[in-house]
Amino acid sequence: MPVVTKETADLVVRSFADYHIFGLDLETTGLNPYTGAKLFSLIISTADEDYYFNFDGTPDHLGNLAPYNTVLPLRLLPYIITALKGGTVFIHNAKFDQKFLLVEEVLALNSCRVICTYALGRLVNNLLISYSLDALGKLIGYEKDDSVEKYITKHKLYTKVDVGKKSPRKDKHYNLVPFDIISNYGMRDGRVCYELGIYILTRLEEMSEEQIKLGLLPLMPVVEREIELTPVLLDMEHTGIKINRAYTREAYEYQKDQYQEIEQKFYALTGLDFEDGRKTLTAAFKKMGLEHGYTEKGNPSFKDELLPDNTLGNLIRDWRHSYKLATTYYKNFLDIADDNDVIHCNFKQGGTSTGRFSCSEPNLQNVPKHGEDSNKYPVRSCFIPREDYFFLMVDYDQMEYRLLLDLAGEEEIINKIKGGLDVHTATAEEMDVDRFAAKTLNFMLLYGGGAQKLANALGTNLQDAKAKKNKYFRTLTKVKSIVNALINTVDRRGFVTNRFGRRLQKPVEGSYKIPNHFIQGGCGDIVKIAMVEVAKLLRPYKSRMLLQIHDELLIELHKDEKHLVPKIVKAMQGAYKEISLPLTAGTDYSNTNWYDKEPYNEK
DNA sequence: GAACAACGCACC
DNA sequence: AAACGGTGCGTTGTTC
Repeated sequence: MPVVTKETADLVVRSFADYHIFGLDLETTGLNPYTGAKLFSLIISTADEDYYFNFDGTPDHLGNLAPYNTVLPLRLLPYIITALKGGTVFIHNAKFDQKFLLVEEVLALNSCRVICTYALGRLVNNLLISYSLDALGKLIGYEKDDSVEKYITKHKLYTKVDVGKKSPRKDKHYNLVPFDIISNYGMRDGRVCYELGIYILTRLEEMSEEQIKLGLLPLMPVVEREIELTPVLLDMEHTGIKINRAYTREAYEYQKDQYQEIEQKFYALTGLDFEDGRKTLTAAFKKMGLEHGYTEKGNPSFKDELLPDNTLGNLIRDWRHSYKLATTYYKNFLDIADDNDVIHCNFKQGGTSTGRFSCSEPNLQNVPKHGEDSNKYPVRSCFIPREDYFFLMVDYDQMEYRLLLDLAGEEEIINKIKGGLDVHTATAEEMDVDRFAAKTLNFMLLYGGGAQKLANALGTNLQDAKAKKNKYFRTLTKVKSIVNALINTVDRRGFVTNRFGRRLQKPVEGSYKIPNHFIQGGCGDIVKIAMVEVAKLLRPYKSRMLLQIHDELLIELHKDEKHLVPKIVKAMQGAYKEISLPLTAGTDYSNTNWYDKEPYNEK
């Protein structure tokens, strides 16, 4: 396992011309390249060897330096990466490594076929517990190597950073780990990446063949699309979304004042220091002589719907509201934004079992909308378009229901929708109930809910709920049969494939979940197709996608490129052409922020 | 002191 | 027989 030296570097790099497949890994000083973390080594694995390129000439925590002749100048980086040109490069969580290269202005991976083993691992089996390199490596016989993590913990090679939360953030310093340990660890990860990539691709091709033999759609187009999506997501994240720092800070201070004031009131009322936990709240209710609810397990429960509508209950409610906004949103945004006030989130390409993305650091897919709950500082107002740009938000109309109706072939309802009715109203008309009941029933169906939950949601008794459910399936007979067919298939075969060839495994102890997975995943695939198309469309322009929120795209559109709007909408609406009812999308825009939006057509 | 479960709440 | 789906992240509280 060779560490590359000044003497061998040139020879090693030139030998890459003999290979077409590589594993790649980086070691970095921290996790966020936009707030100062740097790469300090590069590992390239070929079929025959693992090479460790070290760029770190600084001492480890013991004061020791890497051997002098192993310290390469960082300017070699483009030269090394360029040598991979045209090759296939397996990287676990590829966007992470690519961002570190991008901030060093190394673009050479663009001319490679980068394959993210995290994204593709999810396609091999969508229901694994973990898709970490350790977990996936185990599938091909590599035991977990936690030597570096252990070393960091043992020698406390981390800094605790106070970010205003109750628990400080721990920044680990991988560059302080002794050279022998980090280099061997790195080269092993490069090897695992390489072998894992080969394994995953082989397995996916087998699975695809298997699906074809069963008369199902092939898997490989899904695989190919995920590969195409990696650079699309990378662009989105690297561009990032700008925040209004002054506004966000003001909002944070305001909400902090709010919840601190509530803490004072709580103390005055109960004589207790406020904590949002069972102990304190139970004591507070006891002191006030008030009743509270219980969880299913019989523990005291203080969740919103069980909190009484009295002074104490409302104090807790208001505290939580302010505290949530202050910490999860405003404070987190301030902390995570870079020096240009830009937030670079992480769209996790293998983040869900159904095929959606998830989003983290921060999660920009759960930013409050503030419908009924008024807020002096709407959270979405934190996000602003850059100079000469405006926000364009395009979201699909009732996407999941439409896909379900299409899948089932419920012609009567489909015709009503084609005639201009909204999905829930059409359902309501068809089965002769009010719109609210129809909408609730549609929801229940999509989530596999039972009669009891339906009764709760409708505010009726169990019997009535059962009757409504029966009526629903008596009317929407085709929906009923497709739901049953999916459950039967997954029970018999252990998996189903959706309309795009994506494979969904049988949920453990819960085949009833499969219709939901099927529809949710189908929508995920449609949006992914749309994103690839929109990315292609925007490539020659300044306008760019910033966020995906499941059925919605947030695009930063340049003011000179308004002619692109209809093309974007068309690309989205046409992402699933075989659908038997229109897949429409609504368009809003904003010149100011993500909250204050207006319909685009009325402009 | 760290790791884990449970809870609670923001989104689609 | 019934089962409300998919996330991320902050907290408290328990356990080792």
